[in-house]
Amino acid sequence: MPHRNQMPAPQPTLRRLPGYFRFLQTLAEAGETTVSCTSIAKALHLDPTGVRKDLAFTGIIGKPRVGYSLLELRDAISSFLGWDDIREAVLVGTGDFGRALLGYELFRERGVEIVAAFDVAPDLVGQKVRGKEVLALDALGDTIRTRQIPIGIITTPAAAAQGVADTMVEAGAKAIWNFAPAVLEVPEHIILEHVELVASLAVLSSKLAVRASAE
Amino acid sequence: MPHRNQMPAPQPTLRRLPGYFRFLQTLAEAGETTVSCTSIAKALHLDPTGVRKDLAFTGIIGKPRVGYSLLELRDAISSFLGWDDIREAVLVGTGDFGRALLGYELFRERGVEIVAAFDVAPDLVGQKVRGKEVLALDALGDTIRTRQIPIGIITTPAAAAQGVADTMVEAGAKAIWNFAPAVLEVPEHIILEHVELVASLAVLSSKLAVRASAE
DNA sequence: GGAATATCGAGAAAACGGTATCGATAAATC
DNA sequence: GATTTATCGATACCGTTTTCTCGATATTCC
Ligand SMILES: NC(=O)c1ccc[n+]([C@@H]2O[C@H](COP(=O)([O-])OP(=O)(O)OC[C@H]3O[C@@H](n4cnc5c(N)ncnc54)[C@H](O)[C@@H]3O)[C@@H](O)[C@H]2O)c1
Ligand SMILES: NC(=O)c1ccc[n+]([C@@H]2O[C@H](COP(=O)([O-])OP(=O)(O)OC[C@H]3O[C@@H](n4cnc5c(N)ncnc54)[C@H](O)[C@@H]3O)[C@@H](O)[C@H]2O)c1
Repeated sequence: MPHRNQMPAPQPTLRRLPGYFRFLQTLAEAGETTVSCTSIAKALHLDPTGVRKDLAFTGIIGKPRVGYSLLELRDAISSFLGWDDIREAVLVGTGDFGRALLGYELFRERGVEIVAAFDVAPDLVGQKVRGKEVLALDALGDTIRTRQIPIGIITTPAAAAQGVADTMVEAGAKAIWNFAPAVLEVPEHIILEHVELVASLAVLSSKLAVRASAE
Repeated sequence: MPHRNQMPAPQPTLRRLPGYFRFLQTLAEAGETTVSCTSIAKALHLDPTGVRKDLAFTGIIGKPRVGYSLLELRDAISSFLGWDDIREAVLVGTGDFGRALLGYELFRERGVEIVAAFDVAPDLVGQKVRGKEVLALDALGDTIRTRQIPIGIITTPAAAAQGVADTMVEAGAKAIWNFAPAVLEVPEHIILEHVELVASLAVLSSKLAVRASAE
């Protein structure tokens, strides 16, 4: 194996890795110690050689006839994805959706901990939601700055998203995870990940529409 | 333009179309009547010729030097994605996440209406959540069957997801929108769309990890 | 009315990701 | 110890998606 890292994994690979991790986790809990590409591929409905390519990015090498060391592989994925050390995040927009994210424990296990929530609604500010304190929007910049928080999560209405993003960037956040249906303008060096649920729904509906018209 | 339709649009195109739609909507509200690929591309940070190719799938043709008719294009996207007639959906798992989806009005505007929610928790059953009645899980199959509901949304814990999916399929649902972190086994002909938030987070964290190690 | 220009549409080329093939090797079997 | 077999790793292939290039055309401006 030559000098790894440096070459970043393609995005489709990154998106599959959590699935591998979850599967390996269940195998580990079942007491297994090794695992083959073939078995992973079968369980996840993927191509074995594709799985092998993905796993190669983590730097782990397997043994013919045996497969990979289960724990070694799992931990390699975890560290490759940056799940080993926990990064702090703030969430802005403590509505229904933001609340769901606040209460989702899995994020912490995946290296991201939401440490504070923000909102403009006076009746929310000062409350605790899912164990996290809701602060006034005014305090957003200072909180990010003084605690050096790298991740900002946006779950405000779309109209407010750009302003929130600007504050986050200005305060030094390095990555933004945006759930609002808005195109955000951020500087080149900011990592921006936009989750567009409606896009996923569009794939589903259009398949359904094709199917319906075929009948 | 030859016989359109028949050839399904590639998935990346489908995922971009909602973004175009949203942008066109804002232009329409601003009183514009035509729009060019160039302007769309600039606003959404995409390649103009790529945008042109995407739009071609809707069957709309533009005029040189002018662009496309804004409303015509917007409506073509809407109908192409199957947003014109509303399809009914049921949601299973009325927890924090399910509740957020239940209250999200945008889905209805995008052709999907959640008509009922289901849960196993006795204190939830019988309640109204976000204006929708929560029914007992036992009633799931019958509801789908008698009302011919095409879409099932799964927001239960991962462990319960497969069982819920089985019930949905058995009752005649045509598409499943799954938010639980589980690999679902469904028959070939079922449309399955899996939203894995952790995969999106993985892209973000790994970029952050790369960035951190580069410093 | 003619020249200039922005924009579309179509087809070619390139890049990317996914799939298949093949040799190598470690374990298992005989 | 030789043979068989499962599995890895590398390479080559293929399809899809993106990017590039070109010609056509409607509008604008002179
Ligand atoms: N609910 C869903 O299922 C869902 C799904 C996908 C995307 N989204 C998107 O997520 C966002 C939130 O959705 P929701 O359903 O939770 O809406 P919501 O109305 O329940 O919550 C929005 C919250 O943001 C707060 N807010 C408004 N302006 C703000 C500002 N400038 N700064 C800080 N906070 C502000 C509001 O007080 C409110 O608490 C929306 O953009 C929505 O489109 C929601
Ligand atoms: N909360 C989030 O931000 C988030 C994000 C991504 C994915 N998810 C996934 O969405 C799912 C729900 O998350 P949540 O945070 O709402 O959890 P939750 O615990 O708040 O809600 C789960 C709900 O499902 C119900 N339930 C349990 N078993 C059921 C069954 N067999 N049939 C019907 N209902 C059943 C429970 O009573 C509960 O109301 C989980 O799989 C979670 O991993 C959640």
